[in-house]
Amino acid sequence: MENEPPAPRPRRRTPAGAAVLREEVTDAIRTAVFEELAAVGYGRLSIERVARRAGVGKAAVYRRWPSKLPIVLDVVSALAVQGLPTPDTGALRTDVRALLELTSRVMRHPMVAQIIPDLMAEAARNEEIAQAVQAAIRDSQRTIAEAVIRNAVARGELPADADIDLAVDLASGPLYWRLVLGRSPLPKGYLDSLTTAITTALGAKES
Amino acid sequence: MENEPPAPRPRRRTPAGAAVLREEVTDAIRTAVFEELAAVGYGRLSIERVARRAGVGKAAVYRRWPSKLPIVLDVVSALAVQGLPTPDTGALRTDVRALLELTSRVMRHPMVAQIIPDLMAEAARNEEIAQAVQAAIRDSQRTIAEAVIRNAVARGELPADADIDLAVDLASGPLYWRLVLGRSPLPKGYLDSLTTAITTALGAKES
DNA sequence: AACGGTTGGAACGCAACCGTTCCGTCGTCA
DNA sequence: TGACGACGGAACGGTTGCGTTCCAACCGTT
Repeated sequence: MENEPPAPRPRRRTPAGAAVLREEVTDAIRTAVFEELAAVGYGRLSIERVARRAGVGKAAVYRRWPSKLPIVLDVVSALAVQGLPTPDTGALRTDVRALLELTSRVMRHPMVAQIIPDLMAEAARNEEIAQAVQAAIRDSQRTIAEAVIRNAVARGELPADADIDLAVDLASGPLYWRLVLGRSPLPKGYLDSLTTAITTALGAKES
Repeated sequence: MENEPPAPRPRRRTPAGAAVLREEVTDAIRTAVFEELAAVGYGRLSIERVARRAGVGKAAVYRRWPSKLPIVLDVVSALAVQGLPTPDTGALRTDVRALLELTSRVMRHPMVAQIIPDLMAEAARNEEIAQAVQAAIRDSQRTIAEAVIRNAVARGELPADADIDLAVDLASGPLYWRLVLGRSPLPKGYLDSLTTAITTALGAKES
């Protein structure tokens, strides 16, 4: 027991036999992170609780991610994958209206309504989270807005230089502000008025 | 030492001599809470750190507030007191434009930019915070918007039934969404376009 | 059948806060 | 001027989370 040379990396064979990270465990952890994020927020999120919720040993978590931040980045990035469908109803107004309806439904989703504000708050103090959130939310939004506007331009409903940036902010900002801050149901004609405001802002830009 | 009846409040005299809570200490704590809130957020805010930052014993804190939540509610409510000035330039468009400029400046303020998202996130899981934030932000906003619109109606620039709710959301939502999520400087004509969108949405409502 | 690495679970020492209690000091009202 | 009570500071026991390290059990490739 004393003459063993510390084994100069004998030969590590291939990765392994059946001893490989089980995807189901990974998914369980990701789900637990998501739920925990909604329940207590990023600030209070702890690996210990995540593991407990996932029904998993802490070691299983640390085997995959070195710390809290990478896990959250992973989960957030995963959200971006399944983007929202792009409405294509044949007319700008109905496209915008459909988009608003979809957006308001997503923002009302209990889990989303908890997580997004939390991530935005954390993004203000963490550049990596900021980029992940931006990629997951804003970029996908912009893609949708671009498509809707491109279609409208092709139909001659909008001038070619419609302001996409403003459109994106008008389509999400007011809804977010109202739903998160007020948390009251939207007034009756709210989405219609907002639709008018957006289409007018886009079309009347050059007039 | 055994026959002492637990002192039926002998007579407590008046409050006290010079042993009264010192306002400067209270202020120091409030300031520390505010800074700590910006630095680490509500979730991670600890009485211990607040006391340390304020240069104060923990006891001084607990002498004033029983726990974390009341302190924060206190500080948040205090923010509502000094409301923003109401622009009154003599025309709707310039009023709105001034309001947007003011709003964007406030939202850019480093401390505010950190705290508001954080409070909104916490409001999603805490009804008391939600009400405090709503009172501090939304109500004061609405007051300003009402004044601006009332003036415009009096000048005949707007119909009497202009949609105040929508106006409030349009004036804050897009700016917030862009500044917090994008954190890039506003594009050149952004405030102008937004001004147009808002005034149009208000005036064109019934047309 | 054997190997190797993952599995859930328990425990480690360490650190941060919790809310409370006890100091000796200090300032001010009565 | 005396007494009351807040002051900063230190310490209390208890809880929680950290990141690591063991363990026996399991399982799929070879």
